[in-house]
Amino acid sequence: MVKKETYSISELAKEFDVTTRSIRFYEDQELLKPTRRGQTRIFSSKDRVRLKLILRGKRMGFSLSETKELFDLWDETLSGNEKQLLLMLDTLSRKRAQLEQQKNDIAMAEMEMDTAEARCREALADLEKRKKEQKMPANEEESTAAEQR
Amino acid sequence: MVKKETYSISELAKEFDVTTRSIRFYEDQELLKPTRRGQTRIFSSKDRVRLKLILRGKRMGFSLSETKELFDLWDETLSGNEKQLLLMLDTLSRKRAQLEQQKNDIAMAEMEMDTAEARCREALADLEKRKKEQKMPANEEESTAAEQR
DNA sequence: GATAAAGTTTACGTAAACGTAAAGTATTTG
DNA sequence: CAAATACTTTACGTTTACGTAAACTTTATC
Repeated sequence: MVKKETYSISELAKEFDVTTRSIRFYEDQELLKPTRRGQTRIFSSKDRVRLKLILRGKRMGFSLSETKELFDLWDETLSGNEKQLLLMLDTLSRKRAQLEQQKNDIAMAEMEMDTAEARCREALADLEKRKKEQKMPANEEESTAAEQR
Repeated sequence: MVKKETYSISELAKEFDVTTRSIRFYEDQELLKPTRRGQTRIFSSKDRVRLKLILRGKRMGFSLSETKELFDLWDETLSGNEKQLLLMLDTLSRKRAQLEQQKNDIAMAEMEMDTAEARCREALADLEKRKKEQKMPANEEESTAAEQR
């Protein structure tokens, strides 16, 4: 028994936690091309893969038309036309540059989140210290210091 | 002379390659809070930093309201309220998880682009070989092999 | 054989993030 | 001082990516 060949719309919806509306919309935009049994959609494992790619693309900030463009380009490379192959290579290298930019952005964001977190923890530690001073005041003078800030 | 304190809307627009419309929209959504000289906006270097963060957020797939939420949270931590500090820390850790997901997504995408590129290059190499065989056919038999695929 | 469950089409609605005039004010420059 | 330049507000338009409801058909279940 192989991996399973076909899927219903609700199976895919459940597996990837999207609405059937979204899946139908992706078909409408020609990102998915299910066959039909009667009027019911039947999704292939290729469709399943593409749905996964669509959702990953979204998480990376790609629009549906960007993703569709990649799908179409890839399909055309399978026809083995030289021009298409070169176009695909060019597109790939542009996408790579985009991913590099994103990796930079993420790295910067992580650094800034590090310093932000550190400051938060410092501020919290300060608050704890004040609490203790409140509970066990060694010196009576300036017990209202916190309010003076 | 320090870094420069204030900026006009068009200065920022030019520097970050966005329209003035976008900048005004960000102010409308309360992500930027320029002061005014008369009715003209005057942006501080803090605004400049925030604009940079907004744009980076966009490249990372963040919505404006997500970014605004972070700005607001950060501002509130400066008031030193314990509850706000804890909320900020929690939010930061959720964002970190999100960035981890994105890094995974990017890594997967890069791998797939690697194999896609390899296949393209193979296909191109094949085409080159056929061209040479066409030009200098060592054996006459089966010269129409390419057409038979 | 009724009814629920899962599927369908059609179509209007909506939030986000601006684009694009239109019409006016303020400032700079020849 | 006239014309160009930069800025403003108001407001309707547009694209993307679906949400939501209505009305209907097909298949499974009791």
